[in-house]
Amino acid sequence: MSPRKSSALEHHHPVVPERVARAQEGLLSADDAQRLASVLGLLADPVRSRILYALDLVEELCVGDLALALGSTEDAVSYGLRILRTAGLVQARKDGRIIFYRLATNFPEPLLEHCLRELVVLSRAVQGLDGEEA
Amino acid sequence: MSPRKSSALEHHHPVVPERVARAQEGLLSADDAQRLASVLGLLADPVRSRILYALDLVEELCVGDLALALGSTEDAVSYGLRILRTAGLVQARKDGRIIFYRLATNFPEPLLEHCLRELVVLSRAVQGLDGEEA
DNA sequence: ACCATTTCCGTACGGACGTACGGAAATGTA
DNA sequence: TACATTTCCGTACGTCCGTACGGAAATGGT
Repeated sequence: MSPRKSSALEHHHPVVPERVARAQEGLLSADDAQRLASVLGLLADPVRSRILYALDLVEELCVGDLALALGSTEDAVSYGLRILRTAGLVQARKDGRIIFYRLATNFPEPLLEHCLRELVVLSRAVQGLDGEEA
Repeated sequence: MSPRKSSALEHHHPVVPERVARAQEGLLSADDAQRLASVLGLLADPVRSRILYALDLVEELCVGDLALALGSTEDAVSYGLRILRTAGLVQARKDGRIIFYRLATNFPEPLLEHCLRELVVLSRAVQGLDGEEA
């Protein structure tokens, strides 16, 4: 027997090498993908997205008022703000014992425009997609 | 302890009532925020975003080739595909023992265009934002 | 028929995430 | 000075997520 490896039945490695090569060329690098995941992960939380959305509507809000508007606890809002602040998406202004938060001056507009406003509508449609899959 | 404080110094509830009201009006509903978080959560994973990116480059790929192109294990890719398939973002075509995956025919273009292509560049800038916070 | 290949599924494990609780720091008021 | 308020921080806990491992199902070749 000569177990030739040249036939179509051997290891599976590249079934369609041309496509694999093409995918590899224009592919998202592991680094970019990780960075993108970090950014999207920031927005993939109801509390945080609502905070950003609220701060886009009004200039600035303190933790207590934000919690009141969102109907969340102050702890949850405080934690969400810490994450967003650490990421540099919001900035704080201290006035007495109250700390007002607002979107960072260099807050990326596309992040709000595309990921928050547009995708809210989109997310409703996406939910219906799996229904026709089955 | 002593909830008996009817003076203006009791709870501060709305520090700036006008802003709270305005935020509440245009706010993201808890339902929309949860739905948005689900969609963004789908993309907030290096394996999944790279899968979608790859499937956007080439028509279709099987699990093995996808794992080869991404440099990941087949298990990780298979799991990622399951999540995306369950969400209805990709669809499968079975050819013999090989299953080819591709983007769903009604895959939302904005999702790729804005969230994947544009935000990859954006995510690099966002990382630099916290640098000036300190 | 037998075996190899491809993929999926169930399970278990490690880790990250979000929340609640208690206390501390900073600040304004009587 | 003493007290109340606002917010942050450290901690502990429960939960969800992604991965690795083993086995099973479907399929094709010899």
